[in-house]
Amino acid sequence: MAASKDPRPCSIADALALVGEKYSLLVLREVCLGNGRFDQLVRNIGAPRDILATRLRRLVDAGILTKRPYSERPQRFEYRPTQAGLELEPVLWTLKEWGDRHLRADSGTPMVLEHHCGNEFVPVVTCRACGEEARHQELTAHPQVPGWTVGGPAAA
Amino acid sequence: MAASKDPRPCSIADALALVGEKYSLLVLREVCLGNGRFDQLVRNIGAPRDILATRLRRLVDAGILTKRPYSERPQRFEYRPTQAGLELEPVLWTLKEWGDRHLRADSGTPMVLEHHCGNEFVPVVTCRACGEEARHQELTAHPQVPGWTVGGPAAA
DNA sequence: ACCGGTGAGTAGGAAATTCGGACTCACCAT
DNA sequence: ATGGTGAGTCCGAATTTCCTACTCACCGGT
Repeated sequence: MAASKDPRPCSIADALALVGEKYSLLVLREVCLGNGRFDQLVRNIGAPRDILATRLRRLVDAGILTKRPYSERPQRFEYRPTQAGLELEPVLWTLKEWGDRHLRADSGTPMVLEHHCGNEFVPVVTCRACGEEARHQELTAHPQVPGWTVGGPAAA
Repeated sequence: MAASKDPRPCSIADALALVGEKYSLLVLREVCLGNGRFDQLVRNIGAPRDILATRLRRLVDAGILTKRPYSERPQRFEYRPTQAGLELEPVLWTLKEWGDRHLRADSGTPMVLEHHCGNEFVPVVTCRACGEEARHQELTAHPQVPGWTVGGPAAA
């Protein structure tokens, strides 16, 4: 039985418990960009080296990154995303989109992604079933766990 | 001129500076579900009350939430997402999807979202221009800021 | 008038994390 | 022998978080 003071069971919370610590998603960003070496990560992210080391251990343990040598003698390593790591990338794209629109409206984006269709890549989140772009007011939440409810719609 | 030890300029980092602290995205989750009252947030998120209070101040200052009275005498407040807050929801959906698939493969999702098309909502991130589902290997990153490069593709 | 309960926080001190810089260790190049 | 690089580790100081308790305003019942 869950102690009644436990927080809502939620996959978002679970995911954030793994990748929600400071720097973790930035590590994933760099690694997805192909910058997987320790010193590159330190420079590009701006994280303290010891914190970065613990984050990397955690992400490797979680199966989001792998650490592989790109040189024996001298031993040198590189971190790369696993399949699970690559599947987290959509989160980065949608965060980037939001940041570009809400925090960089003036200054312009510091990074353009190009899709292989030839256009600038702007992510849109759609419904797998019908293909439509998803909107808050067209979604209804159904908790599956007894005791947890949701309030009414929360439009602004 | 940027001191050369600054981290990579990046909208993802900017966004995470606002909403990347512990609990912030869970606050947004609850608020989007319509549970916007302080004590609901405490219970559903499991955050310490003082930390929650500072997160709420920050999110309101950032224009992601608004605080509005739902009762004068006694004064009672409710937090709701602004338009900017609602536009962050896709990040939550994609995180949920990842968590459901990678962390809840056995136990099942604790929350089903239903799209107004009648089906269970499973988010898919697509390219606005061509409508295709986005894949890592079909994207190319083009930094816009001199001095910042990316490595080669980083497939697993 | 008194009592208990609710909502929305504040206060305070202990515990845990983060930060920045220096340091290590192995190896290679000159 | 000296210097440089990559990948970390170590340490003490600074910052955050956590937990529990407390406040304050109001309401409802007796």
